Amino acid sequence: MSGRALLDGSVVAMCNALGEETRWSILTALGEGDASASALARRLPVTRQAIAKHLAVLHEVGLVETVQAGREVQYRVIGARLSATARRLDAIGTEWDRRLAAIKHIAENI
Amino acid sequence: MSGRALLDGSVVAMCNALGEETRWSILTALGEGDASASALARRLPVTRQAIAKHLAVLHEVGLVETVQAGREVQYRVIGARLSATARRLDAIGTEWDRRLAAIKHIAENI
DNA sequence: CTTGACTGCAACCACAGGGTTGCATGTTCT
DNA sequence: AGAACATGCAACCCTGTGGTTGCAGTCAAG
Repeated sequence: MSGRALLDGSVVAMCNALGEETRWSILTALGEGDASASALARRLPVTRQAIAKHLAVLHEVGLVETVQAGREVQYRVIGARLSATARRLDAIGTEWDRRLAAIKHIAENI
Repeated sequence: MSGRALLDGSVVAMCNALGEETRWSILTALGEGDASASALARRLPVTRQAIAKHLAVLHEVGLVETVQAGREVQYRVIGARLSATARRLDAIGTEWDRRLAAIKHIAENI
């Protein structure tokens, strides 16, 4: 299902979302408290529509969630989501080094 | 200095490098052992030149290092580098959740 | 009811960048 | 020396996408 895909999102999609300056500006801004697209547009040097697009991307990978607050839509950052993928990356990196060390070890014992 | 910048590389540059499918193909291939650009081009469905560009990007953020092996240039993935940024991401995510929880706590006690 | 503010959709522009082909230049091996 | 393979550089194409402007719809407040 797509619901699972949303939460499980591939690491590359997540990294792609994180590989953009403006998106980090938005995320760090949200890190100080929930905010709507318009509110973010006021404190960042980009248009509201641009922000909306970025929020859509971030929402797609599950880095933010929406909270209806009256007539406006507030966005909340989900730190746990970032931490989760971070742990996956850490595991991957560790695995690489472990495997290459093993190869090196084998090569030395010939 | 730029030397420090290379090793310290911004998180966004790192994520940008990791936000690309082909680059992950290269990295996972390198995870199974060092390889040259030509060797990678043989087992991946892209040109050697494309691979070379990707390797340049990965090298710039410090995810791979070069090892001169005879006439060819072998590339080695640096898992520790990935793990390091992963831990930084983890810390950021944790900090977000911590701060937002604090805000929520304050709001409730009014 | 009207005004102001927030949202959403669509068209559009401009640049970055992933991918290719082509060529020139080494470097190992026979 | 010559063949075969590896690298490096440059020009080029084309899609993706960050950003903009413009407009229409909605909802709260005066």
